[in-house]
Amino acid sequence: MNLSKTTKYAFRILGHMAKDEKVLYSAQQLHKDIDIPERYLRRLLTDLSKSGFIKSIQGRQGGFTFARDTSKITLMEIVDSIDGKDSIDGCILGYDVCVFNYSCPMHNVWEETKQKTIDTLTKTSLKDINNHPHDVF
Amino acid sequence: MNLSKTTKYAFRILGHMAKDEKVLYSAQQLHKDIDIPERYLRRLLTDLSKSGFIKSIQGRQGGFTFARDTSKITLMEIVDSIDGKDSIDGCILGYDVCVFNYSCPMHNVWEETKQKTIDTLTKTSLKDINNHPHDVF
DNA sequence: GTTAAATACTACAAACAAGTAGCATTTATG
DNA sequence: CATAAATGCTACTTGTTTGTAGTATTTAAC
Ligand code: SF4
Ligand code: SF4
Repeated sequence: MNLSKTTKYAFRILGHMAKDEKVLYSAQQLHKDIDIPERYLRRLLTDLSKSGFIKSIQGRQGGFTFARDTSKITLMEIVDSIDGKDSIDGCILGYDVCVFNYSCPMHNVWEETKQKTIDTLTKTSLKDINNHPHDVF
Repeated sequence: MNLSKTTKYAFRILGHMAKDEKVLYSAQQLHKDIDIPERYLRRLLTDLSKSGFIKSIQGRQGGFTFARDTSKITLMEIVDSIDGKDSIDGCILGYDVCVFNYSCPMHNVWEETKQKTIDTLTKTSLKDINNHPHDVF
């Protein structure tokens, strides 16, 4: 159960970009809009590009824009691409491989909550977020 | 949204100890029962002792036993003592201080899931876990 | 073609979390 | 009292994540 700082950065970046889905954003512009260290932001943008969420256009007047429709990009995919699925779905006791056949007391207590989390992350797309009646990000 | 490896270790340790609430456990014994590096385990036990979950008895034949009834120790308290409340309750976008008055699109999407997590951790005590009809840990 | 403004690549540095080691202290046992 | 078996304290080491720097590459504009 772990969302790294980097994943949270990705949420900010993609969430912001999703406000205007078709715009081409430069790293510099994004840095002005969002509070993330510039060089790190740039590296993340390249990573997100490699992960297939956005695509980059090189050269002067270049930048980043979505590679797919924002309604098709779920929060779970973003988490998975950076932290990996196990960061959410892994053993709550921290075991790499379960030795209790996925049914120890702790597992049973936690299972429902974990599923709720996975469901929310899986069902929520970037478009869902920005359909919300707010005008921030 | 973050449970550190150390918190997961604490779940293992206290969950195991809660099986027999009144027993005095030595670090050596716990190390045999649970797969945690011995020296690190010992340090954790001291920390958990300082946090008031267990109490230590020094000297030969010493060890650790619960300082309070296991029904009074919630998972949330354990998480809080190691990672801090914000590891769970903090901003999903990673901001240290919210600039959106706790109501941006992402916040609203995430809120219910976060509350579910907090509720589960807060309502579940060590006793609850071990009342479960399983015999592992 | 040269310049300027953008991304790409790769290595390094700093901060943090996890794990290890040595030695001090406490106390039951004989 | 001496020994043994336990916890307590503090510093060090290792590994991972986060952040920075330098340089190369791409492409629009002039
Ligand atoms: S059953 Fe227990 S040990 Fe196995 S994956 Fe679930 S929580 Fe972890
Ligand atoms: S409103 Fe948005 S920025 Fe503020 S704490 Fe909630 S998620 Fe974070």
